[in-house]
Amino acid sequence: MTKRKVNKQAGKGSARFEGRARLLAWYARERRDLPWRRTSDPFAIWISEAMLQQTRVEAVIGYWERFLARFPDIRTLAQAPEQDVLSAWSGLGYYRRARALRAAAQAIVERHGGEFPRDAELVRELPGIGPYTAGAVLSIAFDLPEPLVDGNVARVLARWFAHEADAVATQKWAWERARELVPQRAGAGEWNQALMELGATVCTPQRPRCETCPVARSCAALAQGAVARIPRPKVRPEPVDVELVAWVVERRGAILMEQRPAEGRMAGLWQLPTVQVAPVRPELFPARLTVELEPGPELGVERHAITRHRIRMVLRRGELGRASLPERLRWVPREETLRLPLTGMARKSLARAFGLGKRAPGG
DNA sequence: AAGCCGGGGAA
DNA sequence: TTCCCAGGCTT
Repeated sequence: MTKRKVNKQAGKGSARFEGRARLLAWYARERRDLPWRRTSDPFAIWISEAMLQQTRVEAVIGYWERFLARFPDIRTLAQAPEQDVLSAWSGLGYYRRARALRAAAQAIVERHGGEFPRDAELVRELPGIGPYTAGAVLSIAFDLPEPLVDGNVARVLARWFAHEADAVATQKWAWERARELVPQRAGAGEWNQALMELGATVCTPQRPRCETCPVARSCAALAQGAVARIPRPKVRPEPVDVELVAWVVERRGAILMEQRPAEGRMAGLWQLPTVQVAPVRPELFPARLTVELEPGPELGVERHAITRHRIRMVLRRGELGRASLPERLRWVPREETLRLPLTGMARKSLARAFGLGKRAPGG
């Protein structure tokens, strides 16, 4: 009777508890063998989390391995020239992450003696580390009882509890839920990763695999037939069509390269000298170069996408007169171009025009 | 609260 | 093609 009562009490939240145990068991069984799951080094885990911001696992793996080979610890990263760090990041996108990573490494050396702090408040004060990344490193590397919410967790929890709301409200709601659910004694890291893993491999945005889901029997959205409409899709900004010309200018085995300004998008990265020809008001690139080029034949057309911009880029050969070069333009020997921090567009263009480095840098 | 930042893999 | 990703920062 007492026993029965206790069970009944537990039964109130039993769907939650039962689901939790099943999820953890499923994760222990099915989790992917990702390289950053083979280490407990907070630095290595931090790097993985920074790279995984808005970036898929498959895109990150190679970058993570090369980055750690090049910058094995916090002090090495803190002392590295910014261009070296950007170069290791070249092609991953969101380059502010790379600059913030280096700045945060320097802050950790200065404020925390080079040791990654174990205090949530101190971690949150580091550049590039927001609520998600702080929770991830603290829970995964140190098993501290910190919650986290990313796109996966928000979706999984919203479906699990059938919380119908727009993306912003869902995210906020999910943080409260995650805070309640995260194990307080031990296993926070496993729990957080289990939630994310479920979202990444089973409880996917489209066509979730509910028939193989370990928490299907306690999923409120599934019971209500509401899985497909939770969470509500985000309204996306209108795409903008942009036309560019990228100049291919050669001289004695060297290629004319342009460095982007230190501020703004893709700051400090290198590209083929590029101008925007449409729309008339330049949104991505300046409308003219700082030197005059004699136009030559067209070499090809490429498509790119940068945030909401859909780009059509014409590669055109050009000739440079005897003009003196401004600071931003530099002759770079062919083989050395790949060591620069190139934009993804530049990487593809060099591959097309010269057959250089079809794959990611340093690989 | 809303806008912005890169690139790519999967459907 | 479209979608959206182990988000964070700025305004």
